[in-house]
Formats: sequence, structure tokens, C-alpha cells
Amino acid sequence: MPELPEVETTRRGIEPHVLGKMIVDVVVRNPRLRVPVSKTLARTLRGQSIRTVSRRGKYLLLRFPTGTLILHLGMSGSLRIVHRGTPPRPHDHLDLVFDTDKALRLHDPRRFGLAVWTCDDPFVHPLLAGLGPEPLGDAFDGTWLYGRSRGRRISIKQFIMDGHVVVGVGNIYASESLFRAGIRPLRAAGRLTRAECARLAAAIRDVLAAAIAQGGTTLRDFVREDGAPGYFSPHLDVYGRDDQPCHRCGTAIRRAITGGRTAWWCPRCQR
DNA sequence: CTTTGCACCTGTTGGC
DNA sequence: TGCCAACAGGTGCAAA
Repeated sequence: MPELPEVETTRRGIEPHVLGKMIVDVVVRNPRLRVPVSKTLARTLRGQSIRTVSRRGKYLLLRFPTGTLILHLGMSGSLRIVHRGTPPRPHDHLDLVFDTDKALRLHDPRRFGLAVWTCDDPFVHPLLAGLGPEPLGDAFDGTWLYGRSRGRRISIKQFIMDGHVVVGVGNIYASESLFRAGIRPLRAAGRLTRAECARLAAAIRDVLAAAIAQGGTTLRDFVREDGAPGYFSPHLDVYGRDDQPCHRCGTAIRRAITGGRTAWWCPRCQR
């Protein structure tokens, strides 16, 4: 579910509720996430207050005085602020309970998410160490994409979804960015021109920024911290729209699999 | 090194 | 109605 815009929406949503708040209890209902939740997490966190709420790619970082809790929402995860005592629904695996009678609750049916504690600098943690630049940051541009893609034979869609190239671009925004840039998703990454890489980098920034402004995309189960959905769905030009008319030229949108994931594109607007 | 395929999980949808 | 296959917003790993 969550790509960068959904994770950033979640970050902004939870921040005012958790910043500076002290953990009084941690409830682990099911530790079996992608990485098992540490049995000592409650003992570690109890009594500590959250110093900052930040994001690296699709990871959320809750910094405490003695370390950082790294959260990931996988395919189906979401975080909500609930009142203490709100009965858990199925797949509500983890609660951080604050001294404010509120709790941060992780819900994740498919359990591809994680909650990992590290005492070290989180950026050297194996989960984060090899990640590429932030797409909304200065280090990401057409020159970076061009340089990294030389010699690569995988599709450009697969390429921009690789977190070692650039973080945060998942299956929705990969197809959407390629539509905006006018580039077919199945083209070999190494065959893009400098100009195309520049257009693509700009398209990625624009699409992600626009999606953040709308609170992300809700397809089925993404919700914000207050339970509201994201409102970017009506702005999707190609994702999930196979056989429907292109918003720009009316041609039927096509779909194909690349890298094990579905890509959508307009055969007329994209070359 | 790159590329490919699969594994991890549960829930929903669509065809027969 | 029921069953079953296909598919879903992500990532890591093994094998070639």
C-alpha cells in the first residue's frame, strides 16, 4: 500500500500526536512481522519520549533518547492514533501507548511491515544503509538517473522502483511518473536519453509532491492517522486503468507485467 | 556485477 | 451459492 506519499502523509499525521510524548506501555499482539518484533521492545521504550518523527524513503523513524524505532508499513500497513482502550481489530499488531491516553496503533493484515529497534545511527542500519537519494531532495535529478541507468537492461519502470536507485517510488507512482514523462514503462533503462531522464526525474518529483498534497492514494486499505483515506485516486492517469480511455488522448490504456509487477501506460502519449 | 523468480502473508475479486 | 485462481500499495534472497 504505502509508497512515499502515503508514508509522508502518515508521518505528518502522527507527528503532532506523538512528538515529545512519553511511552507508558507497549502492546505486542503479534510479533510476526517481516522482521520479528523484539521481545524486549516494551522494556526498551517504556519511560522514553519521542524526540523526532522523520522519514527515509518508505521508512518512518521515531527517535528516542537511547535509539530509534524503524517502522515500515509493507504492502498493507497503516498507523492510527487511537484512544487508549479502543478495542483492537484483527491485524492490529502493535500499540505504543502514551501518557496522554492515546496510542499509536500499527495495523497490517499482510504483515510485510516491520518495527525494528536500533541503538545506533539508523542510517547505517542494514535496512537503510544502501538506499538511494530522496526523490524530493537535491541529490536526485536527471543526471543521477542517467548515470545510474547506463548499461542497465531492466525496464525503466523496474529501475525507478529500485530503492537503491531512488527511494519511495512504488507501483502506483512509477506508472504515473512515466505517463507524465511520456516514456513507456517497458523500455530498457539504459536506453533512455539524458533529456528523457531529466523529464522522468521531474515527473517523479511532481507526482510525489502532488500526491502528498492530496494525502496519498487510497486503493483499498490505506488510511491516515485519523482513519481518513487519501484523495489522490481521482488524479491517477494510468494506474489500474487498463482498457479505459487516456485522460489526454482517449486511447485505451494498456497493461503488462515487468519485474513481476503490473505496469500501465498510454501507447500514444508514451514512447 | 545484473537479472529473474520466488518467498513472505492475508484478503478481495472475478470467472466458472 | 461455492470454489479456486489471480492479484494486491514492498522488499530480500537465492540462483543463474
